[in-house]
Amino acid sequence: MDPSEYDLAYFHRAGFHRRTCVVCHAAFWTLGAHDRCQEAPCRDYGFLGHPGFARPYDPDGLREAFLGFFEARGHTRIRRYPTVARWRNDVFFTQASIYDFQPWVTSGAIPPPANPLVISQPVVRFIDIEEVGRSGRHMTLFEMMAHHAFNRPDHEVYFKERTTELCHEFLTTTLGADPTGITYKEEEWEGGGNLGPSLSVGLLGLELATLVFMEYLRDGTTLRPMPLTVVDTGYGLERFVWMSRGTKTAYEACFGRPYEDLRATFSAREAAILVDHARALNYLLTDGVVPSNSKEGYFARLLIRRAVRILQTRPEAPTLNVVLDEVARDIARVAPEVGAHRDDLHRVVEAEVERFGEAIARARVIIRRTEERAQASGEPVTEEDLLAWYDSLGVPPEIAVEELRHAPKIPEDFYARVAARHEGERPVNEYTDKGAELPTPPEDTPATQAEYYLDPYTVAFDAHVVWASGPFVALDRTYFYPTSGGQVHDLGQLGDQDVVDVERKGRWILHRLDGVAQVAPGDRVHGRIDAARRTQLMQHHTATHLMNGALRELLGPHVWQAGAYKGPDLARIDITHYRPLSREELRAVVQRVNAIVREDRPVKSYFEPRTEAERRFGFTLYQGGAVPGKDLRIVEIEGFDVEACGGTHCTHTSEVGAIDVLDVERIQDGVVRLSYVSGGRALDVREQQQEVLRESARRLGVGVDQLPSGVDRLLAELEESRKSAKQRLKGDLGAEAVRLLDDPSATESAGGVTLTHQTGALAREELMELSRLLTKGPDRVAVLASERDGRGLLFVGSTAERVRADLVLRHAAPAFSGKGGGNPAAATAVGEPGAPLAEALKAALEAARRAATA
RNA sequence: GGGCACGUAGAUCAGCGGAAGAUCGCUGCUUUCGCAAAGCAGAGGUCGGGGGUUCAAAUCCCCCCGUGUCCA
Repeated sequence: MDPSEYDLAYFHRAGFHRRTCVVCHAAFWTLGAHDRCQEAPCRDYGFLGHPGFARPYDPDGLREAFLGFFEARGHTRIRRYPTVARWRNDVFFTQASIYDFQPWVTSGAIPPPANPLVISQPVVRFIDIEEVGRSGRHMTLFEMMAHHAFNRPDHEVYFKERTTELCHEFLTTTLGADPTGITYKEEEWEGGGNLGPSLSVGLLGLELATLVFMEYLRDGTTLRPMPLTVVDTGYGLERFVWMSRGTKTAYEACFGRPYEDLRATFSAREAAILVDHARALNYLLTDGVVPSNSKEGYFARLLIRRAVRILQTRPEAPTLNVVLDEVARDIARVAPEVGAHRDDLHRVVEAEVERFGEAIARARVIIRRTEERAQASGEPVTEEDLLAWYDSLGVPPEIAVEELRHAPKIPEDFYARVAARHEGERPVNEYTDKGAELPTPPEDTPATQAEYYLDPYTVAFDAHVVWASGPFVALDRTYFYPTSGGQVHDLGQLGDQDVVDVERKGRWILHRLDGVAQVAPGDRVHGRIDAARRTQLMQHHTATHLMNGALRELLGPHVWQAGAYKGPDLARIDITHYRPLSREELRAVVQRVNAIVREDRPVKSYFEPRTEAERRFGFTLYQGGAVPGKDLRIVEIEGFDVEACGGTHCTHTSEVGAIDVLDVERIQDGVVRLSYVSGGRALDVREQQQEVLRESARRLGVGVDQLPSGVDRLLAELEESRKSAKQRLKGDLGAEAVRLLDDPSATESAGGVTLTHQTGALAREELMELSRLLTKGPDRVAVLASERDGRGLLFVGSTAERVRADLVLRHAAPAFSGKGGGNPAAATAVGEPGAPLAEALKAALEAARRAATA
């Protein structure tokens, strides 16, 4: 980055000078006489025991000082955003305050909620989870205080000069930091294709804040100025509090009572991990994360398990829920929503803690067995076993060692080696833009007006063609719904041609016809939509919102829509939930949605500015995931459910008709899928199912209500006849065995061994059974031949030690080009088609006699 | 989203190319006034499902389904 980027008039005016750090060689600006930047590791912490601010603050006080300072200087205070970034599909968590405004605000698509603004945003970062409690300052969740300004070419709010000045004023006047102690280090910042200069603010060894100026777009190797420049600052609340108190660690400075209470029982590191994880969990669970083995749920699981493992080391320790509640009390002062719905949160945590217990119990058994087996074979349990157990059973190495009598040492680089086991795995980004395969109309083509938003009932309309290419047609306006938001597209006709697909592409909606489009730009065409299909799609879509609302209402606010599909034949909703739905819960949900249907509540669809909608309804709006655009389309089922949604909906709940749930399944850990039908489709499905029932009952010769008992009877009969067939075969073979043993031409005695042979047409399994019957006692040998489908089969069974069945077979097999093998007790071979089976039998008998008399 | 482990009798599991097993539980008999216990006998299996390789598959390969777990 060009040094002139940092050459601020403010620095010169205020008397700063530019120096180079003797340690890290970075340039920095200061009022003091430092030869190095005031950040670790270039210098030690100088504030431990000697606070760097005029007075100590607690987190509430410091946050208020910051927000108040910027409010007094023209900034608007903004409430925190959720820690789960549901308005984005590229990340799980809000990892910086600027995430709140990406991508729509920073790209210039929509105006910021205020400009300039100030916020204190809880952000989640899992990179440093191992450092928590170790470094004294790392946390999985911390509050990033920030002031942001968004500058358009025609309206600059403020940029580098004012930002730096405000920061310095806040530090030196409000907090009373020594002006000469602060250094502003020059750093280049880059992220998400944007970059720009940034200043890192150091004081007494601690990096307190970063001031980022997003200014350029990276375009290959060249830089282009951004149309919108952004002031992106980040002030670490916890670090400020720490600086103001000068305690040994940031944890004791920030967590107060809960931390102190835990210190009575736990080490400093353990207490730090507990309060940190408890705070992160309170936010994550409140914001709708359900612990699971994938996606964002995994992080919640990780936090819970790490915390539980520490708590379980002390018998007198409180439960995790108690720790969560104590930490939540402090959070609730600034984020009241974290204090609400504690019961639901407790249930989620309890279920997860229980599962962890089960996983560990299961693992202990396996560990013990492995060790017993290892001892039996004389081989020790190795480090590799520890790694494998952790990876596939989830057993922390400490617990494994506890369980073992002779344990290997836990390798220093244990977790690095776990990571190494996963090297080479490439997460595949499944996200493919379906629109990429579609052609793009030229830039100057007028955009398509989507009329279905305002009027979902119109199914015939006239419009003008604005573009046509091959089978694709774009109109100036259309009532055809394109596949989006989980709702599949409409069908119908455009002019004389059938519409087979409708997709959105940029600003246009493309109708795909069943052949090359017979229209040209400027033509007026008549569109007709398959009304029955559209009605069904609307019913399924509104039914889906009803399901979502009822599930959240009855199961708890931890339920979020994790995916949905609304087709003409079936609708599905996937929800986050920590256990399978019980029959009672399902029944309650079905009753509830059908009750709302009968109440005939109005369903209102309307557009509202994004920020305004988020303020009125909260972020539960984003049930369907990230929704693009400046204005959100809100679908509101009066007094029941509100979601941001672009779909076509009924205007009253009664239009949905009956809702029947067809199937409930757990599609993955923490996600339950419900499949259902409504409207006319529900009637069809019911009719079909009743027909199936009637027909089944008719074939069984019972009434519909007697189907279950009728089926039971049938199954019992089947079982009975299967058994008797088996018995009969056994009986037949038994009789045959007795006959053979009595028949001198079939049974002979050789060297004290009873040798029986037979030639027939039995299947392999039958030969086996017959042999078994013939060799019931000791010193018996059976040589059985069978011809089936033109191929010879030879079976040798033996209970005589001297006569090895496999050796006998090996002698006999060449006689009929047989392939096979076996063990000393039993052996079998199949010959080539047409090869002389009799010869093989003869050879086998000879070999058996020889062996018996040897 | 990716990797790994696991799915065998009612339960817990062994077997890991050659004739489906153990322990507990269950049924019956013996012994006992009865119970517990012991002994004897017995019932109970599409070896998760479907393909493939092989003379032969619970066992090897592929694809599903289910469970657990680690990583992003």
